[in-house]
Amino acid sequence: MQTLTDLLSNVPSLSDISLSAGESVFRKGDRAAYVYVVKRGGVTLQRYSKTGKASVLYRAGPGDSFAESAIFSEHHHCHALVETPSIVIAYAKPIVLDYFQSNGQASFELARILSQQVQSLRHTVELHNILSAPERVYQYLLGQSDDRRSIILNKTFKALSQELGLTHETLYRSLARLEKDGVIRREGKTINLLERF
Amino acid sequence: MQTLTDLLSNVPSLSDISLSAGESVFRKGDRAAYVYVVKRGGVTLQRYSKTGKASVLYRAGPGDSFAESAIFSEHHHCHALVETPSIVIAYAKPIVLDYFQSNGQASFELARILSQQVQSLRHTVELHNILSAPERVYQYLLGQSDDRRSIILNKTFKALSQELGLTHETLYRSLARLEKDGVIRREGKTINLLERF
DNA sequence: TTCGCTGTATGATTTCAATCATATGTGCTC
DNA sequence: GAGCACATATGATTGAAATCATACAGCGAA
Repeated sequence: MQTLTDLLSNVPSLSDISLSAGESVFRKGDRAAYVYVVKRGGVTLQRYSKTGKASVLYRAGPGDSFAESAIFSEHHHCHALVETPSIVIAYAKPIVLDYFQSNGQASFELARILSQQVQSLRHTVELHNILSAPERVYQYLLGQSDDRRSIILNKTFKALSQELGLTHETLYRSLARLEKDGVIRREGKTINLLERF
Repeated sequence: MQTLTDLLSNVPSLSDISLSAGESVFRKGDRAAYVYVVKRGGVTLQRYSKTGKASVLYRAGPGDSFAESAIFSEHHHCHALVETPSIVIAYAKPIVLDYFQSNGQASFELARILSQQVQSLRHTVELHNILSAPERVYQYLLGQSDDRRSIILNKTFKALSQELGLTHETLYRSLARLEKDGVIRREGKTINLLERF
């Protein structure tokens, strides 16, 4: 699958920017000046509600791009926070803009990437509409599982709970519940889906 | 703002397909053969959970396109249901594909449209992460309001409740609550936001 | 006109996730 | 290896949204 990194491989960039955990790449409202790709580590896009609760919109890991919307938008609409010590690559907006406007095939691939993000976000909305926490967790696992009905989590349960829009306590309880009911089996960060009913 | 209709104005289409309420334009899993634009009426994209509850992913009104992802995907990932008697335009996938692949500027504009959808979906996720129903409704209204802090709803409250991921009962109660607390004032489908503290 | 459907609205009850508290495990640094 | 930060984990309590019930208004169709 084509990624933004592939697309931008010939575009000059600010390479290998090192960031430590807790730093912000940009803040909501900042002028959108760069498009980013994560080389190592992890960056989350999030917003904060009035009450100070974080809402995770996207979690970018190695190879993932983020803030593609900077291409079309004057300002950032959310915060980009560094989760773990990370290295990112930044592509200056005017150069990227010029590249896509003069390269139709690249624009088409950009549209493909954005279309996948739309799909993924719709899946997120769908998950969030499941009220029952165990059912929401189960549907998430089902969506992530490979053909062997197995998932190897590459993130902490706390991080997962944020993605699912649950408190970490509720996620732990849900996992315990699913295991007790014989729906899943856990071995550390590996989760197997068992037959259901 | 450029819309898909503008982009596809020179592309041959199946025009003015009449649909009545309750019909489906396509079902989840169907082969993705067309991209659509709503001319009149309304079409919702939704999925159903195990328990039969509908999750509304997108609501397309007059002028809105839907199933743009058909361009990049073999099958549809959700159901498209006709809400009210509607007229839609369908553009055959191979023609659309060919058009975008041979027209860089159009691809760039397609990417822009998809980027806006990503923004909009992120806003939806953010809203759904607000636990308090009155607060969620208020934030929605705030996002929809014009510079006069006024909103004219062009949909039923029941439809809105689905978009917000609330039951209609809770939406009615939330609106009543916000009005009682002097945060909003309603006159039919017009809602005014009053000063807040 | 009446019937039936849907949207709007509110009351009573239940359910379940959030919250608060507490404890253990794990990996890191000094 | 002591100390610390954080993830994992579970118990008790609470609050708010879902659910179930009921009522009425509006509107199109028979």
